[in-house]
Amino acid sequence: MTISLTEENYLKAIYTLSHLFEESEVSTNQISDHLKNKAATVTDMLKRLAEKKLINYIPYQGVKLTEKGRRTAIKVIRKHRLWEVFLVDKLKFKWDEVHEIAEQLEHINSDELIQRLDEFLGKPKFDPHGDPIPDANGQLNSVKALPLNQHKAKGTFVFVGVNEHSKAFLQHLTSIGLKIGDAIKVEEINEFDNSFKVKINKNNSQFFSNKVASNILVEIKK
Amino acid sequence: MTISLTEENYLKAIYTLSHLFEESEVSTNQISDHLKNKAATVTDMLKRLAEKKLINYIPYQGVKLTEKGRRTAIKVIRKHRLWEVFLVDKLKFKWDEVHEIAEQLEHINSDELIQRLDEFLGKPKFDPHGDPIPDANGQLNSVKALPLNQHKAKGTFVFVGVNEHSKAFLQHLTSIGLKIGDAIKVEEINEFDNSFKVKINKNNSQFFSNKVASNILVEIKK
DNA sequence: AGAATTTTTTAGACTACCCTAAAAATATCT
DNA sequence: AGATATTTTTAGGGTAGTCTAAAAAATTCT
Repeated sequence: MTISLTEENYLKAIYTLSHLFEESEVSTNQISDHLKNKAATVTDMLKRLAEKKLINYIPYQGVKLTEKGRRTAIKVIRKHRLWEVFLVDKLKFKWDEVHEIAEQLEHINSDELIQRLDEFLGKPKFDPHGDPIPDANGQLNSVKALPLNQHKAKGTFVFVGVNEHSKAFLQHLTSIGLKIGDAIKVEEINEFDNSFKVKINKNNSQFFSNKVASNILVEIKK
Repeated sequence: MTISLTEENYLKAIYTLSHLFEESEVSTNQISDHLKNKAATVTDMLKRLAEKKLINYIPYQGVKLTEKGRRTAIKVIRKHRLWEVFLVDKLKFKWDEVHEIAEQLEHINSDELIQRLDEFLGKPKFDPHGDPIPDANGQLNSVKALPLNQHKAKGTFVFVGVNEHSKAFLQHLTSIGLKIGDAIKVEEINEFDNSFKVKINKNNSQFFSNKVASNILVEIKK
């Protein structure tokens, strides 16, 4: 049984949405918004995916990936993230330029290729945005870090990833001089708007809005 | 105007066939055989390609690429051959393992990607089978070498490429120990069956059938 | 040249994936 | 609980790309 490019995109969307909202059931409208297809189109596809045992679908009740569907989705995500590493590390693309190309490359079908690419890249654990790369067995061994605004305390952190992948946001981070691996020292948290006064790598202090802080993933600096 | 993956494959087929037979007009049946589609399907597609000004099509008279069609075909071929270099040089695939994967990768759409890949690979002029790689302007600066059987004289040659890309043929060459760059010394040409008695890199003598000799591209060793 | 064969096109049909409009089911509000 | 609003599905239709069968055009054979 072959899984088409379009089907792969639906499975990936369902996987992403179910993790985004920490709910196992994903609704037709959520998928429709995410993929920018009409709800009727999504219903059509859900029936086909259910037919192929890639999802469990109960009309009007939303969908859930089966184990087979989950494995397929994870594999696509693994490929996407490995290709992103290739584009940034080897071809020297900027981290805000790689998404669209990786969206195409993620559908290339060859297990041998992915295995060799993984080795060529040095079996990376994270992609250029700090997202963990599933291993060949579909296991996510590394856990995603917490956003800065959930650490409700001063202290020094390391910037390890982002929650938001839009070009606009990534370019904003670049323009304020923030790169993966930088130290972020939280000097103050403003009560009224939850903005953060921070220092990046001992430079001058600046402010992060709560929106920015919620999309920056950090670990506590050791 | 976007050109679909399927359309790209038709354009590539037309380009390849017109060069294969040194004829500018390619017939419906030739395309149908090459792509393993039915002739009726091909006719359908030819109408669509003509509509898009990618080919000149006169019913019952065969087709010819327009300049636009030629540029598109060459670009796909450039991508295919660059990806083959990547697979062999960087990911250490064998030359008989890369065709199917490159058939997928050739449709990835990003000029920036191809330019950077070209640089990353050191702007190669030939792919792993000795086929010349068109430059970014669609020019083929290197000319394809001649097959061994067209040099009707003894002497020493360098093996620079193949005419036939099937796994079976490539594996045959590997099994007899022939690699790109090897020296081939022609000791005898048998009149009755046009087979060749040769030495590869000063090893023991062996025979090439005319079929093998016609698919091995060589240059005269200086 | 006329008949037979081959090649190509037309006609009609199918699947995958998308759409709009309307109907049905579910959720929300008073 | 009943009305209203929202979500989801059904019904019907469109395009790209494939097919088979039959018709038309071109080529080959005698």
